[in-house]
Amino acid sequence: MTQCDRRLRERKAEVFNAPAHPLRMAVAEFLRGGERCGCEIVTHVGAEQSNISRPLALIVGSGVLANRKKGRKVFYRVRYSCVFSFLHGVDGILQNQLRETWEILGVRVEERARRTRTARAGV
Amino acid sequence: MTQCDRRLRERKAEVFNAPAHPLRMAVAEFLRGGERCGCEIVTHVGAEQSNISRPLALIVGSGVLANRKKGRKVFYRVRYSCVFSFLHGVDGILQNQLRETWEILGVRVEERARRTRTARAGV
DNA sequence: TGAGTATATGATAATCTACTCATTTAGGCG
DNA sequence: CGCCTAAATGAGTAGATTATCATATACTCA
Repeated sequence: MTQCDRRLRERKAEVFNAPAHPLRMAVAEFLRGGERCGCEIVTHVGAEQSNISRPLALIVGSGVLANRKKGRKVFYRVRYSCVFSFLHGVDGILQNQLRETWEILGVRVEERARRTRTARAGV
Repeated sequence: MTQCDRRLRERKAEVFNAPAHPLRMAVAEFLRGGERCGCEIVTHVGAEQSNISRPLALIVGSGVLANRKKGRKVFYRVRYSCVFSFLHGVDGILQNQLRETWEILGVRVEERARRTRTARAGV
């Protein structure tokens, strides 16, 4: 175990840590749609501005996010696209687990989806 | 944003969080080799027993690890294989970054690798 | 230049987890 | 049963990050 190996492991842990909080996960999901500025992120995830700015500064430091200043705005984007593949994989696993839970409970998935839609529509 | 969406996001953040610490990352890397018991993990990563047991209990709770008791021992394994693919991707990115840094510094990578090997051999 | 917006940062409290040390629980074996 | 090893857990401390509120900085545009 060299010093270099240790440092590499810390860096890897930082990459995993970047979206390892519901708020930061929401940001990661939002940035799947491409580059976004801070104020768009704040509006979209519905958090306080300083609760976006501070965490994002740390993540930029870890290299997972890049930022680019343009005028008053700072645009953020995900530099490691493999984050999205992992996110996609995890999404699949968790949604399958949810589906199984529903099936055990005897809820038909298609039926649930329909009821969710009607509920959203305020019917 | 339904309650269900929120819960799903928390679960996803938990998955990312599982290896998001140098110690837990070391465990994840070790478990790439397959199922291992607690005492093997403790010996391999060189941590105190309670600093393995407690975090691992949390990660089992998040579903990323499964454990199986056999006699006195508890065997752990990674349930989400996509963790390893992501880990592999991140490894590649970070090692490329290191390589580029070395090249900027004028260090030939093959040469460095050779010197590292001889240093490890105690020459 | 002055108003308004976007972002960063300071101060503080709250929360979470790692870390340490000690103890408990549980299984294997003589 | 008594000893040993594996694992979990309790208590206390320390460190890191979030949450909140307030303020400072920086840029745009009228």
